[in-house]
Amino acid sequence: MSKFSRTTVTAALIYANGPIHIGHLAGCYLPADIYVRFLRLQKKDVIFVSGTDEHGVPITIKAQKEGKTPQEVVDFYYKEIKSSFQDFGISFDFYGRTSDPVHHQFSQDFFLKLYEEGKFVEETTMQYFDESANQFLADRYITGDCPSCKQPGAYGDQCEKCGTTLSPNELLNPKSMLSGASPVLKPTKNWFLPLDQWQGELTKYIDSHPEWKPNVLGQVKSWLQEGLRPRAMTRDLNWGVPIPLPDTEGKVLYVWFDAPIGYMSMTTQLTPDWEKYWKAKDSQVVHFIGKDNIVFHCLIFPAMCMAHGEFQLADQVPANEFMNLEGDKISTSRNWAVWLHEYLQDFPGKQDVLRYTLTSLSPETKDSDFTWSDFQTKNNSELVAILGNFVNRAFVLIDKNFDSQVPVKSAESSLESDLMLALKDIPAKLDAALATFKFRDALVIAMEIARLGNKYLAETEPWKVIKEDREKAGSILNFAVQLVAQSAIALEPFIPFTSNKLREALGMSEYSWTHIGDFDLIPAGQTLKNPGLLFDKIEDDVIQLQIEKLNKTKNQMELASKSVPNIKETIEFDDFAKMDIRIGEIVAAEKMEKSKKLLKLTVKDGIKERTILSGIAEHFNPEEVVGKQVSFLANLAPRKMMGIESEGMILMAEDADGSLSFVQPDKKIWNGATVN
RNA sequence: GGCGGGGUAGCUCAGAUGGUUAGAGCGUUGGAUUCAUAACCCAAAGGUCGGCAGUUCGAUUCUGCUCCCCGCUACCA
Repeated sequence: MSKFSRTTVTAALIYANGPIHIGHLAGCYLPADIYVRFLRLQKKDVIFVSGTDEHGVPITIKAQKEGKTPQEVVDFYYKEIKSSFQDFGISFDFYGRTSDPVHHQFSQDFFLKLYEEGKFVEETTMQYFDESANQFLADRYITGDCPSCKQPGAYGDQCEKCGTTLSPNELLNPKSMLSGASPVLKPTKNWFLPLDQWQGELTKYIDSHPEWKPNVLGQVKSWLQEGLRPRAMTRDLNWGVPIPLPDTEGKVLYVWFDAPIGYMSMTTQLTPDWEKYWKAKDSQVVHFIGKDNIVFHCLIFPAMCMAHGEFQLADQVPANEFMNLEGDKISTSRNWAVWLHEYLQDFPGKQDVLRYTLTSLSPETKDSDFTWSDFQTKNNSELVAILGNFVNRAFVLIDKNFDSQVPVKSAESSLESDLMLALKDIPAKLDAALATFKFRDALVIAMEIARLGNKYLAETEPWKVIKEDREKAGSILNFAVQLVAQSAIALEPFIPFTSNKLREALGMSEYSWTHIGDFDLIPAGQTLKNPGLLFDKIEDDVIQLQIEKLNKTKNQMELASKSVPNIKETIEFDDFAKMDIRIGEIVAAEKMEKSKKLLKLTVKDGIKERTILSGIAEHFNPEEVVGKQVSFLANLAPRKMMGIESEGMILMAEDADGSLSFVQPDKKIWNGATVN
């Protein structure tokens, strides 16, 4: 048996800056909920906590854009997210938030303990500071021209136009997003957790869990192999958990420091007994997360807990991969998603259909794809045809022939013993699948009961038997009712709303996981209340509507991306005259070793041959560019990339579809010609 | 380029510490049936398990190389 006597289940804290979609649900909340319901049905001691992560820079930026305070923003989304989860039956024992004072206090205490025990390294680094706003600027608070594509509007960590990852001091013309002023570099002190010092213990910890999923171990080992580096646990920002030290005005805990601590602080709000769930050696901690959170939950948070010394490390971290939507990555900013609140408007009362579909398409081992057509098929050929149909057959037959009373069971024939034999393995198989987080498999196994039910009815034909032997027909239907009841239990973790309906219809008050396989669950004579059809067929036009809805957003996004960018700030002639653009001929080209994007070009400029590195390897082969006359910027300061110096920049025009085109003279002219 | 994940039936995916006919669901085809939401039940067809080599008595499963997809990462002057 398990060496644990209780289980603490967490689901990733979701960032409170937008509504939630099917990807969130499929990623960790649904699997976590299934697991927790499974444990509860076994009467195990389990708690399930999660909440919203409400700190960090993106929320402050969103607040600023909408003219609200960060608190107003997170208050709104906390409510919306919490109610979406509730609507879909995600059965948290406590759903908290990191802006809660309890959480602030708790994470400050955590930080202080590490601080007092000397677990941090203090380091002073240079950061951009906005003098007029009197505060340091986080990466996302700095905007400027992208050093790569030259377009304005790049952020300190990334240019969203060309996708380049940046660091703030690379930006040209950096501007503070707070005041528009040019920021200055100033020293600032932050506290680092020296992950490198924990590398040995972390490695031991990871090695002690060979049973973790390959995607989790793979990513973690990759980090360990590269060697861990100290990571700042504090930030210069006003929105967050203030550092509990003197003279730290304007500094807060790093969101990734305080967020996972939220699991604990939320537990303190759930039960005064919270320490048991986090500190007792016989408590099992299970984190359900998406693959983007693996490193934090498997390395950084464990390192924090090791440094702290009192808390149990995670025993299981079942991380899912990502779910795509109709072949494309789900994206909040591109509005490419099925939002839970919109789904409920379009499919009222059909929470279970989505839960069922998402579970059976769950990205357990690799990225998966949600399509509306799959959704329709799952509903029509499985929920309606297998489960709904079986339940309906049983109820209708009893309503018609036995006045809605469960008939008496009589002697068993070989058909019944076959049936019971077929069911015998199901509980163990179901347990094994659920305990190892194979929810897709588990769902198939749970559905097997209804499949057996349909088969049993087809074989026994009670609608024929009733004409000659009423008692025998009654017995058959008694068996059928027991199967319905067992289905209700086995499917509870997956489709709790339906399970609930069934239990009410059957008048089941007491039930537990061990009743799967029990054929005396519903006593003879019990009056049934036909629940009506459990599921409706979903017709093509309904699905078509959803697909059209998605196509519409897709078209809109394409239109938006095709729109011609705004004209940049006006410049003087002198500014233009500074640029020395010339025509040259590419006489040689080769792919750069170890680079996906760079081509090394040799360009004849009329004076000499110069080397220019250009990021066009994904668009052109070396052979096809040789011999072309192109325009290039001749007086750009040389820059070393991948060990080779680039002397200039090739001018490229970008088409609406992202493809590139050289800017060429329309007749052959002499190399070195200037462009004015 | 580095690191990681994946490439198995028309589709979505399981699986094998190497061993007789490689599995499931959906889809397709044929049959049976009418209690049931044209649902259910039975049966069949369908796979050189990404490619090439190697280890082995034997590989789809192990090793090496290679191609393709996804993610992280460096690189687009």
